[in-house]
Amino acid sequence: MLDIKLIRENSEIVRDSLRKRGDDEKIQMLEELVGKDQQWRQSLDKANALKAERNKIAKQIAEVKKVGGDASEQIKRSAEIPKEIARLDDETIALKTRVDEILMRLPNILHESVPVGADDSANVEVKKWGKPKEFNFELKSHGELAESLGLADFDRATKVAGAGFNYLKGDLALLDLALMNYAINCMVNKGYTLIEPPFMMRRSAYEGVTDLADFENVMYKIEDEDLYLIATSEHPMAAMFMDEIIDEDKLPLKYVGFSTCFRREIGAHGVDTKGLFRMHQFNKVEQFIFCQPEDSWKYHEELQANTEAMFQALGLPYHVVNVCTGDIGNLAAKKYDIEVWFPRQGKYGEVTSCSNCTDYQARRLNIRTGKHGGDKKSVPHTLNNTAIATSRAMVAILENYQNADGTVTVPEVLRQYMGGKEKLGKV
RNA sequence: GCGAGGAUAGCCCAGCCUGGUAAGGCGCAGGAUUGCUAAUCCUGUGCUCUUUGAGCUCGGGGGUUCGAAUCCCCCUCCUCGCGCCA
Repeated sequence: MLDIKLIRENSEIVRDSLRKRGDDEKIQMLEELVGKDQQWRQSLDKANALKAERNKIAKQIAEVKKVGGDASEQIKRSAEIPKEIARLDDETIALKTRVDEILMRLPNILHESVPVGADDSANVEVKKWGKPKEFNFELKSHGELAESLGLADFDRATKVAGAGFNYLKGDLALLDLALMNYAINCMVNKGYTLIEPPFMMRRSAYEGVTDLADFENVMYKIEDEDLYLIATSEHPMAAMFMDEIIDEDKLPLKYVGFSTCFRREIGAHGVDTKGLFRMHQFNKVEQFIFCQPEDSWKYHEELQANTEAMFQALGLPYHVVNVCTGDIGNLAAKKYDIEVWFPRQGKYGEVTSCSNCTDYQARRLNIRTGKHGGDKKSVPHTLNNTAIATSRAMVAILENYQNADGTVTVPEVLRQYMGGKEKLGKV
């Protein structure tokens, strides 16, 4: 959520940012917001003047009655006011409701370095690491590899739960846990606090952490309960301090969360994405930071560096893209994606996403920072980045580490988490 | 699922029976006095607006009333106990 004061005083900043996104609908909403906000303040003023009069008379009545006098004259005058107040209040509330509604839907202001473009084809490569390995045999897709080694059973998962789920078996299930443990250890060693969060959240908390459109497209709702399955542990970590004031001496708060993630929307399945690439359910280790506003760009780079170090250690070639205006979403002011090399497809594909949400998410959640009991408060910045999402990391490992004989080598850094195993074994 | 008790400002807590417009403490900020990293005293303290002023704020919503933290109705959440349970 944007600061209403910023919109009142510098609406052109917001307008420019929306123009870069090419979002005409939101620009119209902004214009409506500016008008309604002004009307709201006028309406509020009128209502307040009337309430002031009512309060004054009520006070007189109290004083007259205290000394046993006759207040019937004042009571008669006062009795006429409430109806008019009610009418003005209705008007004021209606205006305010619309103002808030629009405020919740306007996206964050983009950082100046975000490239302008309509979709992901306009994302700009800012870094490249590692050389794709040359293979002298015909590559298998990760799905073929997993099934031929007996390490996944997509068909039975479909029978039991439908498309988008799977049974991981044997060494692949072990690899999933190894990736989780590896990512967690890396982050804990860097001083991040490990969090196992709730996997479900109330709607009121969820509205703070994400775009409302996600509820229809992405979220699973628990029937007859006010609960949604989380789409990422970013969400419960962000909501942790909802409606609180974080002691400024405690910032930055650096967290690493792990959870299973649940998403309804998984998109189309092609030959190469059959299997683990898009799932209704997957495991992910996620980094999250609350910090002082002036530090957030520094930590944005830190979060990105943390994740790159892990992919380097895993020996997976990747490049980093600066995500463009048309692909960045509502919350982030700037976003880097790591796209790892998928040899079978011969292209890079998204595996992580590093966002600086500036004060946008924290304001939605009503999180402030300052001294407890103090009167100077500001809105902290929030940032998040994937550490490792195991499903896509496993796709990358299966494809990049496959051998001519159909086996798959285990990346060295993961072996200590798999009992020293060097190859994924057949089940 | 049943029963009981709760929700008041950054935190703790009083007021509710008996309606008259949120007391006190902690913390925080400023000041006085003092001068061992201490103590004492004074003033201030949340939100909004078009800020010399006014309005709002006692979990949320509605009702009664000239006037509601207080009375009435509905709802939400929390805690404890019982039941169930990995």
